[in-house]
Amino acid sequence: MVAREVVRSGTTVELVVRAIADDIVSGRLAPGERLDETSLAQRYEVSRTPVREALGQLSGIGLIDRRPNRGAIVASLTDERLNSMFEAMTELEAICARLSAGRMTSQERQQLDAIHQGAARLVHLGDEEGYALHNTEFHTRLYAGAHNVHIYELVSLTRSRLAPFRRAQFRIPGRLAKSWDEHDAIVTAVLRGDAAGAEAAARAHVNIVSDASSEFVHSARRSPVPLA
Amino acid sequence: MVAREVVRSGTTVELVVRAIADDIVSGRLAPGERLDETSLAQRYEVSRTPVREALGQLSGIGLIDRRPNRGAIVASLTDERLNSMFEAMTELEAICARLSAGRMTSQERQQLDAIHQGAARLVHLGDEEGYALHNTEFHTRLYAGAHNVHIYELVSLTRSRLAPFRRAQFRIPGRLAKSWDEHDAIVTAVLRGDAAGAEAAARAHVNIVSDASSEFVHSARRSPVPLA
DNA sequence: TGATAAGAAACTGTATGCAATCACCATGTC
DNA sequence: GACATGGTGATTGCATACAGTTTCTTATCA
Repeated sequence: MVAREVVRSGTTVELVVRAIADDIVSGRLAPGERLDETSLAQRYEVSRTPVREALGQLSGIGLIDRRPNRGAIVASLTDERLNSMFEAMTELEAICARLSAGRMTSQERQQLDAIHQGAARLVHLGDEEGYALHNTEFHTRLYAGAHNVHIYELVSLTRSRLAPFRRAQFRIPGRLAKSWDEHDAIVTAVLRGDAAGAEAAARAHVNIVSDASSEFVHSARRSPVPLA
Repeated sequence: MVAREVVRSGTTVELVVRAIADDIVSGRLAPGERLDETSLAQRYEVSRTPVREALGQLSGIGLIDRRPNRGAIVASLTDERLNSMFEAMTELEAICARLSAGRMTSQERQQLDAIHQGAARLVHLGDEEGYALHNTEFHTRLYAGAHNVHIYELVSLTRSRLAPFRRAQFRIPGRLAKSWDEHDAIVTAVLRGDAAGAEAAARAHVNIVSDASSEFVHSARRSPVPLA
Protein backbone atom coordinates (compact mmCIF):
# COMPACT_ATOMS: atom_id res chain seq x y z
CA MET A 1 0.00 0.00 0.00
CA VAL A 2 1.23 3.45 -0.90
CA ALA A 3 1.07 6.47 1.39
CA ARG A 4 -1.03 9.02 -0.38
CA GLU A 5 -0.22 12.71 -0.43
CA VAL A 6 -2.34 14.26 2.22
CA VAL A 7 -4.05 17.64 2.32
CA ARG A 8 -3.87 19.03 5.83
CA SER A 9 -7.27 20.35 6.80
CA GLY A 10 -8.73 20.13 10.27
CA THR A 11 -7.09 18.11 12.98
CA THR A 12 -4.94 15.09 12.34
CA VAL A 13 -7.56 12.83 13.83
CA GLU A 14 -10.28 14.07 11.46
CA LEU A 15 -7.89 13.56 8.63
CA VAL A 16 -7.20 9.98 9.58
CA VAL A 17 -10.87 9.22 10.20
CA ARG A 18 -11.78 10.50 6.75
CA ALA A 19 -8.93 8.65 5.10
CA ILE A 20 -9.74 5.29 6.67
CA ALA A 21 -13.48 5.71 6.21
CA ASP A 22 -12.90 6.52 2.57
CA ASP A 23 -10.76 3.47 2.12
CA ILE A 24 -13.43 1.29 3.66
CA VAL A 25 -16.46 2.77 1.92
CA SER A 26 -14.71 2.77 -1.42
CA GLY A 27 -13.60 -0.81 -1.02
CA ARG A 28 -9.82 -0.31 -0.86
CA LEU A 29 -10.03 -1.94 2.55
CA ALA A 30 -12.14 -5.08 2.45
CA PRO A 31 -14.39 -6.29 5.28
CA GLY A 32 -12.39 -8.47 7.63
CA GLU A 33 -9.08 -6.84 6.78
CA ARG A 34 -6.79 -6.18 9.70
CA LEU A 35 -5.97 -2.59 10.68
CA ASP A 36 -2.82 -2.38 12.74
CA GLU A 37 -2.06 0.92 14.34
CA THR A 38 1.62 1.08 13.53
CA SER A 39 1.12 0.51 9.81
CA LEU A 40 -1.69 3.05 9.64
CA ALA A 41 0.45 5.57 11.48
CA GLN A 42 3.28 5.08 9.00
CA ARG A 43 0.92 5.16 6.05
CA TYR A 44 -0.56 8.51 7.01
CA GLU A 45 2.69 9.80 8.48
CA VAL A 46 1.38 10.54 11.95
CA SER A 47 1.98 8.99 15.34
CA ARG A 48 -0.10 6.20 16.79
CA THR A 49 -2.08 8.47 19.09
CA PRO A 50 -4.31 10.13 16.47
CA VAL A 51 -4.67 6.78 14.72
CA ARG A 52 -5.99 5.23 17.89
CA GLU A 53 -8.49 8.03 18.35
CA ALA A 54 -9.59 7.68 14.77
CA LEU A 55 -10.11 3.96 15.22
CA GLY A 56 -12.21 4.68 18.28
CA GLN A 57 -14.48 6.97 16.33
CA LEU A 58 -14.75 4.59 13.40
CA SER A 59 -15.70 1.86 15.80
CA GLY A 60 -18.44 4.14 17.11
CA ILE A 61 -19.75 4.62 13.60
CA GLY A 62 -19.62 0.88 13.17
CA LEU A 63 -17.28 0.80 10.19
CA ILE A 64 -14.72 -1.24 12.12
CA ASP A 65 -14.75 -3.76 14.94
CA ARG A 66 -12.31 -3.38 17.81
CA ARG A 67 -11.47 -6.24 20.12
CA PRO A 68 -9.57 -5.36 23.28
CA ASN A 69 -5.86 -6.08 22.98
CA ARG A 70 -6.46 -7.71 19.63
CA GLY A 71 -6.59 -4.84 17.21
CA ALA A 72 -9.22 -3.64 14.78
CA ILE A 73 -10.66 -5.12 11.63
CA VAL A 74 -12.91 -3.68 8.97
CA ALA A 75 -16.43 -4.59 10.08
CA SER A 76 -17.84 -7.60 8.37
CA LEU A 77 -21.47 -8.19 9.00
CA THR A 78 -23.32 -11.37 9.76
CA ASP A 79 -26.22 -12.23 7.50
CA GLU A 80 -28.63 -11.36 10.26
CA ARG A 81 -27.06 -7.96 10.72
CA LEU A 82 -26.90 -7.28 7.03
CA ASN A 83 -30.55 -8.13 6.60
CA SER A 84 -31.49 -5.99 9.56
CA MET A 85 -29.64 -3.07 8.02
CA PHE A 86 -31.34 -3.48 4.69
CA GLU A 87 -34.67 -3.66 6.44
CA ALA A 88 -33.82 -0.53 8.41
CA MET A 89 -32.84 1.12 5.15
CA THR A 90 -36.25 0.28 3.71
CA GLU A 91 -38.01 1.83 6.65
CA LEU A 92 -35.83 4.94 6.70
CA GLU A 93 -36.14 5.51 2.98
CA ALA A 94 -39.89 5.09 3.30
CA ILE A 95 -40.01 7.73 6.01
CA CYS A 96 -37.89 10.13 3.98
CA ALA A 97 -40.02 9.68 0.88
CA ARG A 98 -43.22 10.22 2.83
CA LEU A 99 -41.92 13.32 4.59
CA SER A 100 -40.33 14.67 1.42
CA ALA A 101 -43.63 14.43 -0.41
CA GLY A 102 -45.15 16.67 2.23
CA ARG A 103 -42.29 19.02 3.00
CA MET A 104 -39.99 19.63 0.06
CA THR A 105 -39.94 23.20 -1.16
CA SER A 106 -40.96 23.72 -4.76
CA GLN A 107 -37.33 24.36 -5.55
CA GLU A 108 -36.28 21.04 -4.02
CA ARG A 109 -38.98 19.25 -5.99
CA GLN A 110 -37.82 20.85 -9.21
CA GLN A 111 -34.20 19.94 -8.58
CA LEU A 112 -35.07 16.36 -7.71
CA ASP A 113 -37.03 16.05 -10.93
CA ALA A 114 -34.29 17.73 -12.94
CA ILE A 115 -31.48 15.41 -11.86
CA HIS A 116 -33.79 12.44 -12.24
CA GLN A 117 -34.68 13.37 -15.83
CA GLY A 118 -31.03 14.10 -16.53
CA ALA A 119 -30.06 10.60 -15.48
CA ALA A 120 -32.11 9.08 -18.30
CA ARG A 121 -29.10 9.83 -20.48
CA LEU A 122 -26.83 7.73 -18.26
CA VAL A 123 -29.24 4.82 -18.53
CA HIS A 124 -29.20 4.98 -22.35
CA LEU A 125 -25.41 5.12 -22.34
CA GLY A 126 -25.22 2.25 -19.89
CA ASP A 127 -22.84 4.38 -17.78
CA GLU A 128 -22.77 2.35 -14.58
CA GLU A 129 -20.27 4.51 -12.76
CA GLY A 130 -22.07 7.72 -13.66
CA TYR A 131 -25.40 6.26 -12.64
CA ALA A 132 -24.01 5.13 -9.30
CA LEU A 133 -22.99 8.72 -8.58
CA HIS A 134 -26.38 9.99 -9.69
CA ASN A 135 -28.07 7.41 -7.51
CA THR A 136 -26.23 8.65 -4.41
CA GLU A 137 -27.19 12.22 -5.25
CA PHE A 138 -30.81 11.26 -5.82
CA HIS A 139 -31.19 9.48 -2.51
CA THR A 140 -29.32 12.16 -0.61
CA ARG A 141 -31.79 14.73 -1.89
CA LEU A 142 -34.65 12.55 -0.81
CA TYR A 143 -33.18 12.31 2.69
CA ALA A 144 -32.57 16.05 2.87
CA GLY A 145 -36.07 16.81 1.61
CA ALA A 146 -37.55 15.26 4.73
CA HIS A 147 -36.26 18.32 6.61
CA ASN A 148 -35.22 16.34 9.63
CA VAL A 149 -31.53 16.48 10.57
CA HIS A 150 -31.59 13.53 12.88
CA ILE A 151 -33.26 11.18 10.42
CA TYR A 152 -30.82 12.44 7.82
CA GLU A 153 -27.97 11.39 10.08
CA LEU A 154 -29.43 7.98 10.85
CA VAL A 155 -30.01 7.17 7.21
CA SER A 156 -26.57 8.46 6.22
CA LEU A 157 -24.96 6.36 8.92
CA THR A 158 -26.78 3.25 7.80
CA ARG A 159 -25.98 3.96 4.19
CA SER A 160 -22.25 4.35 4.78
CA ARG A 161 -22.13 1.17 6.82
CA LEU A 162 -23.82 -0.68 4.01
CA ALA A 163 -21.65 0.89 1.32
CA PRO A 164 -18.98 -1.83 1.33
CA PHE A 165 -21.68 -4.43 0.70
CA ARG A 166 -23.64 -2.87 -2.12
CA ARG A 167 -20.90 -1.83 -4.47
CA ALA A 168 -21.70 -3.99 -7.45
CA GLN A 169 -25.41 -3.24 -7.40
CA PHE A 170 -25.52 -1.72 -10.88
CA ARG A 171 -23.47 -4.45 -12.45
CA ILE A 172 -26.55 -6.63 -12.57
CA PRO A 173 -27.86 -6.63 -16.16
CA GLY A 174 -30.85 -4.35 -16.75
CA ARG A 175 -30.59 -2.90 -13.24
CA LEU A 176 -29.99 0.65 -14.47
CA ALA A 177 -33.23 0.98 -16.39
CA LYS A 178 -35.19 -0.73 -13.64
CA SER A 179 -33.72 1.56 -11.01
CA TRP A 180 -34.62 4.61 -13.09
CA ASP A 181 -38.22 3.44 -13.44
CA GLU A 182 -38.44 2.95 -9.70
CA HIS A 183 -37.01 6.40 -9.08
CA ASP A 184 -39.58 7.69 -11.52
CA ALA A 185 -42.41 6.33 -9.41
CA ILE A 186 -40.96 8.02 -6.35
CA VAL A 187 -40.46 11.35 -8.11
CA THR A 188 -43.96 11.32 -9.55
CA ALA A 189 -45.48 10.76 -6.13
CA VAL A 190 -43.26 13.37 -4.46
CA LEU A 191 -44.06 15.99 -7.08
CA ARG A 192 -47.75 15.28 -6.60
CA GLY A 193 -47.36 15.60 -2.83
CA ASP A 194 -48.65 12.05 -2.50
CA ALA A 195 -47.08 10.93 0.78
CA ALA A 196 -48.53 7.44 0.83
CA GLY A 197 -47.60 6.85 -2.80
CA ALA A 198 -44.05 8.07 -2.28
CA GLU A 199 -43.62 5.83 0.75
CA ALA A 200 -44.90 2.79 -1.13
CA ALA A 201 -42.68 3.49 -4.13
CA ALA A 202 -39.62 3.94 -1.91
CA ARG A 203 -40.35 0.68 -0.13
CA ALA A 204 -40.56 -1.20 -3.38
CA HIS A 205 -37.34 0.40 -4.61
CA VAL A 206 -35.17 -0.40 -1.60
CA ASN A 207 -36.49 -3.91 -1.33
CA ILE A 208 -35.32 -4.67 -4.81
CA VAL A 209 -31.94 -3.03 -4.23
CA SER A 210 -31.41 -5.05 -1.09
CA ASP A 211 -32.27 -8.29 -2.85
CA ALA A 212 -29.75 -7.49 -5.55
CA SER A 213 -27.08 -6.46 -3.07
CA SER A 214 -27.45 -9.41 -0.77
CA GLU A 215 -27.25 -11.62 -3.81
CA PHE A 216 -23.98 -9.88 -4.57
CA VAL A 217 -22.72 -10.27 -1.04
CA HIS A 218 -23.34 -13.97 -1.08
CA SER A 219 -21.60 -14.44 -4.35
CA ALA A 220 -18.70 -12.33 -3.10
CA ARG A 221 -18.38 -14.51 -0.02
CA ARG A 222 -17.86 -17.47 -2.23
CA SER A 223 -14.92 -15.72 -3.85
CA PRO A 224 -11.68 -15.02 -1.99
CA VAL A 225 -12.56 -11.89 -0.04
CA PRO A 226 -10.80 -11.81 3.33
CA LEU A 227 -13.33 -12.25 6.10
CA ALA A 228 -12.87 -12.62 9.83
CA MET B 1 -17.34 16.45 42.48
CA VAL B 2 -16.15 13.27 44.14
CA ALA B 3 -14.10 10.56 42.47
CA ARG B 4 -16.22 7.45 42.63
CA GLU B 5 -14.89 4.03 43.47
CA VAL B 6 -14.42 2.32 40.22
CA VAL B 7 -14.94 -1.33 39.26
CA ARG B 8 -12.32 -2.34 36.74
CA SER B 9 -14.02 -4.22 33.95
CA GLY B 10 -12.98 -3.99 30.34
CA THR B 11 -10.47 -1.41 29.17
CA THR B 12 -9.97 1.91 30.85
CA VAL B 13 -11.45 3.67 27.87
CA GLU B 14 -14.69 1.68 28.03
CA LEU B 15 -14.83 2.46 31.70
CA VAL B 16 -14.48 6.18 31.14
CA VAL B 17 -16.97 6.17 28.26
CA ARG B 18 -19.55 4.46 30.42
CA ALA B 19 -18.88 6.74 33.36
CA ILE B 20 -19.19 9.96 31.39
CA ALA B 21 -22.18 8.71 29.38
CA ASP B 22 -23.88 7.75 32.63
CA ASP B 23 -23.21 11.14 34.12
CA ILE B 24 -24.70 12.82 31.07
CA VAL B 25 -27.73 10.58 30.60
CA SER B 26 -28.55 10.68 34.29
CA GLY B 27 -28.22 14.43 34.43
CA ARG B 28 -25.21 14.75 36.72
CA LEU B 29 -23.56 16.58 33.84
CA ALA B 30 -25.90 19.16 32.34
CA PRO B 31 -26.02 20.09 28.64
CA GLY B 32 -23.53 22.84 27.94
CA GLU B 33 -21.27 21.88 30.79
CA ARG B 34 -17.56 21.98 30.08
CA LEU B 35 -15.54 18.77 30.10
CA ASP B 36 -11.86 19.39 30.53
CA GLU B 37 -9.55 16.48 30.06
CA THR B 38 -7.34 17.03 33.06
CA SER B 39 -10.21 17.20 35.54
CA LEU B 40 -11.86 14.12 34.07
CA ALA B 41 -8.56 12.26 34.22
CA GLN B 42 -8.16 13.14 37.89
CA ARG B 43 -11.77 12.33 38.64
CA TYR B 44 -11.56 8.84 37.23
CA GLU B 45 -7.95 8.36 38.30
CA VAL B 46 -6.53 7.61 34.87
CA SER B 47 -4.25 9.51 32.53
CA ARG B 48 -5.45 11.91 29.89
CA THR B 49 -5.00 9.48 27.01
CA PRO B 50 -7.98 7.20 27.72
CA VAL B 51 -10.03 10.27 28.57
CA ARG B 52 -9.30 11.74 25.17
CA GLU B 53 -10.27 8.53 23.45
CA ALA B 54 -13.46 8.35 25.46
CA LEU B 55 -14.35 11.91 24.50
CA GLY B 56 -13.79 10.99 20.87
CA GLN B 57 -16.23 8.12 21.10
CA LEU B 58 -18.80 10.13 22.98
CA SER B 59 -18.57 12.78 20.33
CA GLY B 60 -19.26 10.07 17.75
CA ILE B 61 -22.36 9.01 19.65
CA GLY B 62 -23.38 12.65 19.77
CA LEU B 63 -23.53 12.98 23.54
CA ILE B 64 -20.86 15.69 23.54
CA ASP B 65 -19.64 18.38 21.16
CA ARG B 66 -15.92 18.77 20.55
CA ARG B 67 -14.44 21.90 19.09
CA PRO B 68 -10.83 21.69 17.94
CA ASN B 69 -8.43 23.16 20.49
CA ARG B 70 -11.34 24.34 22.54
CA GLY B 71 -12.38 21.36 24.55
CA ALA B 72 -15.59 19.42 24.80
CA ILE B 73 -19.00 20.32 26.20
CA VAL B 74 -22.04 18.20 26.92
CA ALA B 75 -24.13 18.41 23.76
CA SER B 76 -26.92 20.90 23.96
CA LEU B 77 -29.40 20.68 21.15
CA THR B 78 -30.99 23.43 19.15
CA ASP B 79 -34.78 23.44 19.05
CA GLU B 80 -34.68 22.26 15.47
CA ARG B 81 -32.47 19.34 16.35
CA LEU B 82 -34.48 18.43 19.38
CA ASN B 83 -37.69 18.43 17.39
CA SER B 84 -36.11 16.36 14.67
CA MET B 85 -35.02 13.81 17.24
CA PHE B 86 -38.45 13.57 18.76
CA GLU B 87 -39.92 13.14 15.33
CA ALA B 88 -37.37 10.45 14.54
CA MET B 89 -38.27 8.80 17.82
CA THR B 90 -41.93 8.75 16.78
CA GLU B 91 -41.09 7.08 13.50
CA LEU B 92 -38.73 4.55 15.06
CA GLU B 93 -41.15 3.62 17.82
CA ALA B 94 -43.86 3.24 15.23
CA ILE B 95 -41.69 0.86 13.24
CA CYS B 96 -40.81 -1.17 16.32
CA ALA B 97 -44.43 -1.45 17.40
CA ARG B 98 -45.52 -2.54 13.93
CA LEU B 99 -42.76 -5.12 13.62
CA SER B 100 -43.22 -6.32 17.18
CA ALA B 101 -46.90 -6.97 16.55
CA GLY B 102 -45.91 -9.26 13.73
CA ARG B 103 -42.76 -10.86 15.07
CA MET B 104 -42.72 -11.19 18.84
CA THR B 105 -42.64 -14.74 20.11
CA SER B 106 -45.52 -15.73 22.32
CA GLN B 107 -43.12 -15.62 25.25
CA GLU B 108 -42.11 -12.05 24.43
CA ARG B 109 -45.77 -11.05 24.16
CA GLN B 110 -46.53 -12.60 27.53
CA GLN B 111 -43.62 -10.86 29.20
CA LEU B 112 -44.53 -7.51 27.70
CA ASP B 113 -48.08 -7.89 28.98
CA ALA B 114 -46.86 -9.07 32.39
CA ILE B 115 -44.59 -6.13 33.10
CA HIS B 116 -47.22 -3.78 31.74
CA GLN B 117 -49.91 -5.14 34.06
CA GLY B 118 -47.43 -5.09 36.93
CA ALA B 119 -46.83 -1.40 36.42
CA ALA B 120 -50.44 -0.59 37.26
CA ARG B 121 -49.36 -0.81 40.88
CA LEU B 122 -46.73 1.91 40.38
CA VAL B 123 -49.37 4.18 38.87
CA HIS B 124 -51.66 3.75 41.90
CA LEU B 125 -48.76 4.46 44.24
CA GLY B 126 -47.74 7.47 42.20
CA ASP B 127 -44.17 6.10 42.19
CA GLU B 128 -42.60 8.33 39.58
CA GLU B 129 -39.11 6.92 39.87
CA GLY B 130 -40.31 3.33 39.70
CA TYR B 131 -42.51 4.09 36.73
CA ALA B 132 -39.65 5.75 34.89
CA LEU B 133 -37.64 2.54 35.24
CA HIS B 134 -40.60 0.47 34.12
CA ASN B 135 -41.10 2.77 31.17
CA THR B 136 -37.54 2.21 29.97
CA GLU B 137 -37.98 -1.53 30.33
CA PHE B 138 -41.27 -1.46 28.46
CA HIS B 139 -39.92 0.45 25.50
CA THR B 140 -36.73 -1.59 25.38
CA ARG B 141 -38.81 -4.74 25.06
CA LEU B 142 -40.79 -3.17 22.27
CA TYR B 143 -37.56 -2.34 20.42
CA ALA B 144 -36.17 -5.82 20.95
CA GLY B 145 -39.41 -7.45 19.83
CA ALA B 146 -38.95 -6.02 16.34
CA HIS B 147 -36.15 -8.56 15.93
CA ASN B 148 -33.93 -6.16 14.05
CA VAL B 149 -30.54 -5.41 15.61
CA HIS B 150 -29.81 -2.37 13.54
CA ILE B 151 -33.11 -0.66 14.24
CA TYR B 152 -32.60 -1.55 17.88
CA GLU B 153 -29.28 0.29 17.80
CA LEU B 154 -30.66 3.33 16.03
CA VAL B 155 -33.53 3.71 18.43
CA SER B 156 -31.28 3.15 21.46
CA LEU B 157 -28.85 5.76 20.19
CA THR B 158 -31.61 8.29 19.69
CA ARG B 159 -33.10 7.49 23.05
CA SER B 160 -29.85 7.99 24.96
CA ARG B 161 -29.18 11.26 23.19
CA LEU B 162 -32.62 12.48 24.16
CA ALA B 163 -32.35 11.23 27.73
CA PRO B 164 -30.92 14.47 29.17
CA PHE B 165 -33.89 16.34 27.75
CA ARG B 166 -36.77 14.19 28.86
CA ARG B 167 -35.94 13.63 32.47
CA ALA B 168 -38.87 15.32 34.13
CA GLN B 169 -41.46 13.76 31.87
CA PHE B 170 -43.31 11.95 34.66
CA ARG B 171 -43.34 14.96 36.94
CA ILE B 172 -46.21 16.37 34.95
CA PRO B 173 -49.43 15.82 36.94
CA GLY B 174 -51.52 12.87 35.73
CA ARG B 175 -48.85 11.79 33.28
CA LEU B 176 -48.35 8.39 34.89
CA ALA B 177 -51.91 7.20 34.40
CA LYS B 178 -52.06 8.62 30.91
CA SER B 179 -48.83 6.92 29.95
CA TRP B 180 -50.12 3.60 31.26
CA ASP B 181 -53.30 3.91 29.22
CA GLU B 182 -51.27 4.62 26.11
CA HIS B 183 -49.05 1.63 26.79
CA ASP B 184 -52.22 -0.39 27.21
CA ALA B 185 -53.34 0.49 23.72
CA ILE B 186 -49.99 -0.60 22.33
CA VAL B 187 -49.94 -3.86 24.29
CA THR B 188 -53.48 -4.72 23.25
CA ALA B 189 -52.65 -4.25 19.60
CA VAL B 190 -49.36 -6.16 19.86
CA LEU B 191 -51.01 -9.09 21.63
CA ARG B 192 -53.63 -9.18 18.91
CA GLY B 193 -50.94 -9.12 16.23
CA ASP B 194 -52.51 -5.94 14.90
CA ALA B 195 -49.54 -4.24 13.21
CA ALA B 196 -51.39 -1.16 11.99
CA GLY B 197 -53.05 -0.68 15.37
CA ALA B 198 -49.77 -1.03 17.25
CA GLU B 199 -48.10 1.47 14.97
CA ALA B 200 -50.88 4.00 15.42
CA ALA B 201 -50.90 3.59 19.19
CA ALA B 202 -47.13 4.01 19.38
CA ARG B 203 -47.28 7.15 17.27
CA ALA B 204 -49.88 8.68 19.54
CA HIS B 205 -47.88 7.75 22.62
CA VAL B 206 -44.55 9.22 21.55
CA ASN B 207 -46.15 12.37 20.22
CA ILE B 208 -47.58 13.09 23.63
CA VAL B 209 -44.33 12.31 25.39
CA SER B 210 -42.42 14.62 23.10
CA ASP B 211 -44.90 17.42 23.67
CA ALA B 212 -44.49 17.03 27.38
CA SER B 213 -40.71 16.83 27.20
CA SER B 214 -40.24 19.79 24.94
CA GLU B 215 -42.48 21.74 27.26
CA PHE B 216 -40.08 20.70 30.02
CA VAL B 217 -37.05 21.66 28.00
CA HIS B 218 -38.38 25.11 27.37
CA SER B 219 -39.22 25.70 30.97
CA ALA B 220 -35.78 24.42 31.95
CA ARG B 221 -34.14 26.87 29.60
CA ARG B 222 -35.81 29.67 31.41
CA SER B 223 -34.28 28.49 34.70
CA PRO B 224 -30.55 28.64 35.39
CA VAL B 225 -29.35 25.50 33.66
CA PRO B 226 -25.95 26.04 32.08
CA LEU B 227 -26.27 26.02 28.31
CA ALA B 228 -23.78 26.88 25.61
C1' DT C 1 4.35 -37.14 13.48
C1' DG C 2 1.53 -34.43 16.34
C1' DA C 3 0.73 -32.03 20.52
C1' DT C 4 2.28 -29.01 24.02
C1' DA C 5 4.74 -25.64 26.49
C1' DA C 6 8.15 -22.05 26.97
C1' DG C 7 10.11 -18.12 25.10
C1' DA C 8 10.27 -14.34 21.87
C1' DA C 9 8.29 -11.04 18.86
C1' DA C 10 4.63 -8.06 17.72
C1' DC C 11 1.04 -5.29 18.91
C1' DT C 12 -2.13 -2.90 21.83
C1' DG C 13 -3.10 -0.03 26.19
C1' DT C 14 -1.67 3.66 29.13
C1' DA C 15 1.26 7.37 30.88
C1' DT C 16 3.91 11.36 30.34
C1' DG C 17 6.18 15.25 28.05
C1' DC C 18 6.45 18.86 24.79
C1' DA C 19 4.66 21.87 21.23
C1' DA C 20 0.80 24.46 19.44
C1' DT C 21 -3.36 26.89 20.11
C1' DC C 22 -6.67 29.55 22.48
C1' DA C 23 -8.74 32.60 26.08
C1' DC C 24 -8.08 36.18 29.08
C1' DC C 25 -6.11 40.31 30.74
C1' DA C 26 -3.33 44.25 30.76
C1' DT C 27 -1.44 47.97 28.40
C1' DG C 28 -1.33 51.41 25.00
C1' DT C 29 -3.32 54.29 21.31
C1' DC C 30 -6.84 56.90 18.97
C1' DG D 1 -13.83 55.81 26.94
C1' DA D 2 -13.60 52.30 23.33
C1' DC D 3 -10.97 49.47 20.64
C1' DA D 4 -6.81 47.29 19.18
C1' DT D 5 -2.56 44.75 20.36
C1' DG D 6 0.63 41.98 22.79
C1' DG D 7 1.72 38.86 26.50
C1' DT D 8 0.74 35.15 29.79
C1' DG D 9 -1.53 31.20 31.63
C1' DA D 10 -4.26 27.33 30.73
C1' DT D 11 -5.68 23.64 27.80
C1' DT D 12 -5.64 20.81 23.89
C1' DG D 13 -3.08 18.01 20.13
C1' DC D 14 0.47 15.00 19.08
C1' DA D 15 4.58 12.17 19.79
C1' DT D 16 7.20 9.02 22.31
C1' DA D 17 8.17 5.68 25.92
C1' DC D 18 6.96 1.91 28.65
C1' DA D 19 3.98 -1.85 30.36
C1' DG D 20 0.81 -5.57 29.61
C1' DT D 21 -1.43 -9.07 26.20
C1' DT D 22 -1.66 -11.75 22.61
C1' DT D 23 0.20 -14.52 19.11
C1' DC D 24 3.71 -16.79 16.70
C1' DT D 25 7.83 -19.73 16.83
C1' DT D 26 10.38 -23.36 18.13
C1' DA D 27 11.96 -27.01 20.72
C1' DT D 28 10.83 -30.98 23.46
C1' DC D 29 8.31 -35.05 24.53
C1' DA D 30 4.87 -38.59 23.96
